Amino acid sequence: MPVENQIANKLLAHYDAQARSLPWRSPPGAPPADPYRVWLSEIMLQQTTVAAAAPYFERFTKRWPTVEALAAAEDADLMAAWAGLGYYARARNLLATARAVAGKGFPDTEAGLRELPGIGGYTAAAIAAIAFGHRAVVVDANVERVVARLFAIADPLPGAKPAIRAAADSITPDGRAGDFAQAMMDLGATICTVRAPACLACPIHEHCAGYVSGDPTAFPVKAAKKARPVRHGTIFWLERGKDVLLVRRPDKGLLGGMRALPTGSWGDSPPGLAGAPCDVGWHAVEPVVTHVFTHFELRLALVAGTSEKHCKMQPGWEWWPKDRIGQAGLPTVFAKAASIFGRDG
DNA sequence: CAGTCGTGGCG
DNA sequence: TCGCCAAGACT
Repeated sequence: MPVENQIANKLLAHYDAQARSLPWRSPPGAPPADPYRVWLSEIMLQQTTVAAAAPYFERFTKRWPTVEALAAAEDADLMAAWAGLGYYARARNLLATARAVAGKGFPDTEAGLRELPGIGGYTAAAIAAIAFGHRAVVVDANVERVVARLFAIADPLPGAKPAIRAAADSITPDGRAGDFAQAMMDLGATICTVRAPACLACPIHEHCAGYVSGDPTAFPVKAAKKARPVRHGTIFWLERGKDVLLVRRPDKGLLGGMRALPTGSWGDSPPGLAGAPCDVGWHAVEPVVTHVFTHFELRLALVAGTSEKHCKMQPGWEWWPKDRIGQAGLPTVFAKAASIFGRDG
């Protein structure tokens, strides 16, 4: 038997015995899971850990059991339900795709899936394999790591992606497409981990060039990362009786489309009261909030004030009950700030 | 292609 | 403590 088939068979046998039980997953060898649930889980899992996505998946599928139900959701409700999970463009694309396929089902080919908003190369392959049983080369960060080690691919990412994909293709079997994809990802998540791989527990370590090399963590090689700049801003907490002013952020850009506390623009130095929603007497609230995004660190001064009659409301602004701020669906950075304002009084 | 886009957990 | 990273997509 060719070594590629041996590798696939060992991975599948290991998966049969060790597969993680996950809310969106059908057991090894069982019929595929509902495409809606597979799709929803794959979107939630983009750059997101299983532990973080799982409670959101449970809430979403309970509230919206079908893609038709999701398609009928209000935009604001969907965005609020996504709050805290991050990468909010996923939520907007989720709704767009739900409305595109409602009533006619998901396409069952990679090419068809790839045309839907929020579904790229990885997700299209994953859905085709897991929900429809089609052979597809499913390459996520787990598979990249497993394959780079298995074949000791020394070229750095992202340039090595084509070679890694070709290597993944070479060990992808024709049958059990969904199980194989998930077996590879389980292996990467539980055994072939980033820092301390458990090679002796790995069903294919005897085929692994990275293991033979003595230092499997040397793979995959990655390009050096850029330094993360610091930006500064101000968050305004404007009260009016029992309410606080919330705004809706523009659809595009950071935290796009999300309900938020008002801020001015962010820059290289603290902007003070520039960009305040209203000209009232502001007072500082400690401490400064620091929040780390993917490509910059944000330091936000907090100021509070009380609305006066000449404060003019603008489109997208709303007064929200302070004691229900937890239900506003604020992204984490604003939830963090709101909790400080709340305990400050 | 390289930058943009969240968040939380882990060693 | 803090840098690294996760079932990537889009421009």
